[in-house]
Amino acid sequence: MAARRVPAATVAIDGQAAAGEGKAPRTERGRRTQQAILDAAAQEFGERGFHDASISGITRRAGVALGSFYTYFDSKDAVFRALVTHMSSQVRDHVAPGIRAAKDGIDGERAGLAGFLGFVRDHKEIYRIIDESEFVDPDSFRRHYATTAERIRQRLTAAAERGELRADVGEVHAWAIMGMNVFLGLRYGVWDADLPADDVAATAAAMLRRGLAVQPD
Amino acid sequence: MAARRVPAATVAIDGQAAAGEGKAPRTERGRRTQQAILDAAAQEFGERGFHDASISGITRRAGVALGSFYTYFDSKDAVFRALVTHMSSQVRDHVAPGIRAAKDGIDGERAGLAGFLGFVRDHKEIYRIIDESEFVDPDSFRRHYATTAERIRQRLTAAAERGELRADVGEVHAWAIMGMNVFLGLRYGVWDADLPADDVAATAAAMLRRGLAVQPD
Amino acid sequence: MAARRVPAATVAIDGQAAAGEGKAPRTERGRRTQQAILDAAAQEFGERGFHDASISGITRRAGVALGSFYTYFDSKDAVFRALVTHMSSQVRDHVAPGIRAAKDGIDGERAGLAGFLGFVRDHKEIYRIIDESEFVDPDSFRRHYATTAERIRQRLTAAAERGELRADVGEVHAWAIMGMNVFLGLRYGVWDADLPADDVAATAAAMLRRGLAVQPD
Amino acid sequence: MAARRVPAATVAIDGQAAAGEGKAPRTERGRRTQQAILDAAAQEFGERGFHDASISGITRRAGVALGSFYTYFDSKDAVFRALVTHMSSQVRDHVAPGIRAAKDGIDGERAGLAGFLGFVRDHKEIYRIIDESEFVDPDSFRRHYATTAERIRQRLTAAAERGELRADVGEVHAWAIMGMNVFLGLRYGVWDADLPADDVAATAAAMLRRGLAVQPD
DNA sequence: AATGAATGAGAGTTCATTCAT
DNA sequence: TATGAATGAACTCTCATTCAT
Repeated sequence: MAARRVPAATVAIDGQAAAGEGKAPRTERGRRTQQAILDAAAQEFGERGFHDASISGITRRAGVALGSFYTYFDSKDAVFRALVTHMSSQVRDHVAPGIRAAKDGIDGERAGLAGFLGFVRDHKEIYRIIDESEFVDPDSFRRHYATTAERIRQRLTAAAERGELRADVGEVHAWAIMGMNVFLGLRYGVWDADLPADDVAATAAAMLRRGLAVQPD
Repeated sequence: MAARRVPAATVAIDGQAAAGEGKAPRTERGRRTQQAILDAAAQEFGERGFHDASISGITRRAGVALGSFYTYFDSKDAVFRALVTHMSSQVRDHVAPGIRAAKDGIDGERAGLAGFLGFVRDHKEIYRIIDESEFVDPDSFRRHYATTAERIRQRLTAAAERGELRADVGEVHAWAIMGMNVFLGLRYGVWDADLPADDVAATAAAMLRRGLAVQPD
Repeated sequence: MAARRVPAATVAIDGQAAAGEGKAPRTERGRRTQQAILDAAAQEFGERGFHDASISGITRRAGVALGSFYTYFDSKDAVFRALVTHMSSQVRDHVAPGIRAAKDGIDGERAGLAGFLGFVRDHKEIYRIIDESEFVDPDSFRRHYATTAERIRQRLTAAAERGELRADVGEVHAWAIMGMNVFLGLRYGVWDADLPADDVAATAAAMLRRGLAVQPD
Repeated sequence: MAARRVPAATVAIDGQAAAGEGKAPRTERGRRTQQAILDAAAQEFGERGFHDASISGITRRAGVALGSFYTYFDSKDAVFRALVTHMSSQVRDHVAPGIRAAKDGIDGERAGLAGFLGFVRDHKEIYRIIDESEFVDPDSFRRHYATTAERIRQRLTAAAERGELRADVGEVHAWAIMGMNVFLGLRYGVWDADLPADDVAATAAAMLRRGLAVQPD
C-alpha cells in the first residue's frame, strides 16, 4: 500500500502558497503542530477519502486535541485545499529534474511519465487526493490540470521551435499526453505495478515520438 | 449545465443488469415510478455530487414521497451503482455505431473519440457520475475502465492483425488512448466546447495514426 | 428450538374472544386467510419480538399481500392482543385436564407445573409473547396473570376447605406458586431442559406440600 | 409512579463494570454530564419503555444537547445495557445487608424478599427496565437472573450444611424462590401495595420454612 | 496554544398504515 | 377479497464547528 507517511517537506506550508489556507503559526511549537496535522490529514484523506475522513480522525492521528485543528485551519475544506495545492507542486517538483535532463522534447515527456509513475507508486494517497479534488474543490482540480497541460504545451512548442516536432503541436496534444499519463499512472502505478515504470514510459514515448515527429506526412 | 433529462432508455433497468440493484416493480405503475426515481437520481447526483445529493432531493425531483425511494432501491449507494452501471453501457452504446462504421482501426478510434465528446457535451452529469464512482463505488469504476480499455486493446490488436498497425500494440497503448479520450472529453466536452468535437478527434487521431502506423521505424 | 408452527387450533379466533380484535371474515376463504395471518404472526412475534417483527414479515410468512393484513386486523397491536388472549387460554386448556385428574390439591399444582413445563418446551414462542405483553399490551398481561393467580387461589382455598391444606392459604400463596411456575418454566422449559419436567414438578410440589400442609404448626 | 430520581450511586459508571458501555469522561464536567444522561435514561426507559423511549427524550430530560448523548454512549442499546448492569447490582446491594443480619437461612430469605419489595416500591422503573431486558438485551437478563438464583442456591446449601434445612435443597428450590420473589414483587410492589411488605414476606417465609425444614418427612 | 466537552442541523432509513386498482 | 404501491412521520446516529477552561 505504499508509504503511509508523507515526508514533512511534501506538505510543508511554505510562505505564499499557504496564504489563506493554513493560519500562520507564531511559534516553533505551533509550526510543528500544524505540520503534524497536515501529515495526518494526508493519511486520513488518502485512506478514507474526503467525506469519510473526519477531523477527529485527523487530530487523533496527529496526536493533538480536536480543538487544535481549528487553531491552524479554518475548515475541513481548507486543509484539503492546502493539501491539493502542495501535492500538486510536489508532483511537479519530483518530475522536473528528469525532464530537464532529457536529450530532447519527447525524451522529456518520457522522463516525465517515468517519474510520475514512480511517484504515484510511492504516494498512492496523493493520487487519490488530487483526483478527488474534482468533487471537493473543483478550482484546485482545474488549476492543477490546467497548469500541468499548459507546461506540457510549452515544452511541445519549444521542441517544435527547435525543429524536433511538427509545427502544429498545441493544446490538444498537451491534454492528450496528460490524460495518457494520468491513466497510465492509474493502471500501472496505483492499480498494479505489473510492468516496470520505464517500460511503460518507453512504449508511450515511442508512440508519441512517431506521432509527433516532424518527418512523416 | 447541459441536458437535465436522461433519456428513459439510459437508465432503464433491464433484466439482468439491474439484478441486485433496483427491486423489480410488479406493476406498470411501479415501473414508471422506479424510472422517475432513476431519472431524478441522475439529475441530483450530476448536479450536486454523491455526498451533497440527498434522497429527499431525489424524491422531490421525482415527485414521489420519500418512502417510495426505498420501495425501489435499497440505499443511496444502490441507486448510484445502478446509475453507473447503466451509464457505462450507455456511453458504449452511443459510440459503438460510429466505431463500427469506420474505415479502418484508427478511424474507429477517431470516431469513438468524436462520439464520446459529443456524448459528454450532452450528458455532463454522466461524466461526473462515472468519475465520482472512483470514490463511491470503486468496483464499478474499475470495471468500467477495465472493460473500456480491454475493448480498445482488442480493436487495436485486430487492426494489427489486419496489417494496419504495428504488431506491438497492446494494453499500454489502449490505456494511453483511453486516458487521452477521457481528458480531451473533460477539456473539450465538459469544461469548454471551444473547439469542434470533430477537430479535436481528428487531431488526436492523426497523432495516433502516425504513432501506431506499421511503416516508420 | 421447538415447534415453529402453531397448530391452527392454538390461535383460532373463536367467537367471543375475537370480538374487537380480529375482524370477522365473511367467507370461508376469508377465514383461512385470517388464520394464516395469525399463525404467521405467532411465528414472527415469537422469533423476532414485538418491535422487530413487521407486518410485512407476517404477511410474507402467511403468503398473502401486505394490504390483506388490514382486512383482518386493525393494527399491529391488535394481532398481538388477539395472540396473547388466545395463547393465554391455550396454556390453561393444556394444563387443565392434568389438574382435574389429580389426587389432591397439591398434586393438582404438581400436575399443573409439569403440564406447563411440557407446554413451554414445545411452544417457546408463546412464552415469549406472553412475557412481552407486559410492555406491549399491559392490560392483557395483567389480565393473564391476575386470572391465573385467582384460579390457583380458588384451588388452594377449595383444598383447604377439604381439610387438605392450612386454612390461611390465600392470594400471597397463589402468587408465590405462580411466580415459581413461571421461573421454573423459564429455567427448565425455555432455557435448558436439563432436568425431566416431572422431576422439577415433583421437587417443587414436595416443598409446597410440606409448606402448606395442615399439620405442622 | 415512584421515585423519579435514581441515586447517583445507582448508575455510577465505576471502573470495570462500565468497560465498553459508557465512554469514560476525561473531565469533572464530563462526569457530571454523563451522570445526568444516565439518570435521565433511567427515567425515560422506566416511563416509556425501551422502544418508545427516544434519545432526544433522554437528552431533553438531562438538559443537554442531542449530540452530547453520543459523547458518552455508543447507542441506545449501550445506555440500556449500562443501566441494567448497574440496577442489577443495585438491587443486590440493597437487599444484602438485611440478608446478612438474619437469624438463620430462611429468615435471610424473608429479609431478602422484604427488602426487595421495599426496593421495587421505590424504584418501579428499575423493575421494568430489568424485565424488559429480556427482549432488549437477553444476555444481561440471563446474567441477572442466573446470578441471583445462584446466590440463593448457595445460601440454601450453606443453611443445609448448618443443619437448618433439608439436605436436598438445590437449584430448583433456588429458582422457585426467585420466581416467587419476582412475582410477589410485581403484585405487591409494583401493582398494588395493599399489603405491608413485611406481612407478604412473613407469609412466604413461613411457607418456605415448613417446606424446606429438615424435620418432617 | 491546547484541550475536549457541547452543540444541533441534517442525513439515511424503517415501517405501520392508507389508497388505488 | 386481494394486491402492492404510496405515504410521511419518526428515529437513530454523525460530525463539522464553537465554546469554556
